[in-house]
Amino acid sequence: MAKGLTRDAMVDAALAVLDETGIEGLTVRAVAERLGVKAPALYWHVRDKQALVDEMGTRVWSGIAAEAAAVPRTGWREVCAGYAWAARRGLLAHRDGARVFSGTYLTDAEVLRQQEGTLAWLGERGFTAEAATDAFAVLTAFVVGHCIEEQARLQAEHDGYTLARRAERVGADEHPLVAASGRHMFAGDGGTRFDALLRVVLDGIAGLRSERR
Amino acid sequence: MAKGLTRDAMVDAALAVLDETGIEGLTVRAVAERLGVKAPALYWHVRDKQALVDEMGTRVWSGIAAEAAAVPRTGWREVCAGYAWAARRGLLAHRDGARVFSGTYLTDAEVLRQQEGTLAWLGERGFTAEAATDAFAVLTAFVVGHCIEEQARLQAEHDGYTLARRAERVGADEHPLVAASGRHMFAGDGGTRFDALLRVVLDGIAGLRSERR
DNA sequence: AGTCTGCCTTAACGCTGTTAAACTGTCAAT
DNA sequence: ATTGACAGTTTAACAGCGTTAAGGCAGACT
Repeated sequence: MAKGLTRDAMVDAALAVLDETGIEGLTVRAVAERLGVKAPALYWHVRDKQALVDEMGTRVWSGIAAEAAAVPRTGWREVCAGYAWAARRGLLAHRDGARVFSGTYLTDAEVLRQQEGTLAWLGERGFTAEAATDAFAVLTAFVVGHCIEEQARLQAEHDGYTLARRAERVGADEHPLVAASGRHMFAGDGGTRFDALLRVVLDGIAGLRSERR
Repeated sequence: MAKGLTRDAMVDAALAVLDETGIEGLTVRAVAERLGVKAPALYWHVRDKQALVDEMGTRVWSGIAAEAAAVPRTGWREVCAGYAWAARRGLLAHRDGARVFSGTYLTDAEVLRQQEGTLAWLGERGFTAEAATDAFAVLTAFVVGHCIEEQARLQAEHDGYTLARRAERVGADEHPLVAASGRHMFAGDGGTRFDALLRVVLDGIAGLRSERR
């Protein structure tokens, strides 16, 4: 019936379904319906559902890499921060994005190749290839972990788990520091909190650079 | 028939099933069978599967918190490192643990209360409650993100995605830095790599402390 | 004209989480 | 001792899931 089905169109549809219904609603049948097609049709173009999810992850990380590569190279700190922000944007751009796209198998080696230029550039600012690798590994782990918690918190708040209920369950009077900690965690919007924590990570990466001389 | 079914026993069984079969094999029926019971029996003790998973997550994070609280308080760096290592151990202790237990809703406020002592102790070493909160938030995000990737890599290697195949897909000749980066990422065992990256994060946290005077 | 190949549909399988209803055992009150 | 209530489990069933097998239909090539 509706022909011309391509992998790219499937990824588009799958991301749209993910955004509308979340990870639990991301079913092969839902993606197929959005494409005007029956579920088994997808299996002509893709080995199984996981392969489609991998493709989605590759799309997201590819976008992140492109955005990171376009960051103006004013200094190592800005480059690293640009990557971190791009990663956060990419992961938060889709519902349950951090959960779904963390640790996915990248199906396109181009995403990796794109790093070559950045690694070379960092090499001229005192980062060995190993140091730069460590820097990006720390940044990636931090952003992934942070975004997972950020999206989990959004979901939890949507389900009625608020700061107030957390405080009352802890018992703010007998545990003032935990209470203060909770208040601090939930203060401001996600962006400012991410900014504060990212600053800590970047400070650590600074040492990674100077160690090398 | 087999009575005396408790929430705790269910969590034990569920963790055992998780370890044996991975997240995809963690079904209500499998947990029930391991308890010598039929699937719907579980629904007498637990609202739904997600509640059981939350309970599992609480068990894991509770163990992490206990281990962290037992770390000898020789210095802020050792305390923070102790927490990070405990978190890594706890998450890696179960198959797909990082994925399953990241961003879980903690059903036991005791886990949070346990932080009070640590926060107070850090307060005496130059960390405000806010700074200490940021420190642990960064550590948690980093460890979670790192463990997710670590377990994903284990799974991928089990499925035949090795370093050699990565290198050949990238094209080591035209992209020497990416190739070196890949070699570095896969060098040594997981522990030494975690140690190196954790050091970076701790360096960053050091700045969090001195800023306060 | 006929066959072949690419792409899709229909039908079906076994499995999933979950609910309703029926059953069994235990303990308290009559 | 009998009845009743209740906790805890079973059986039966439902809708929905990923996936496969078989068949159909269109257009290209011989």
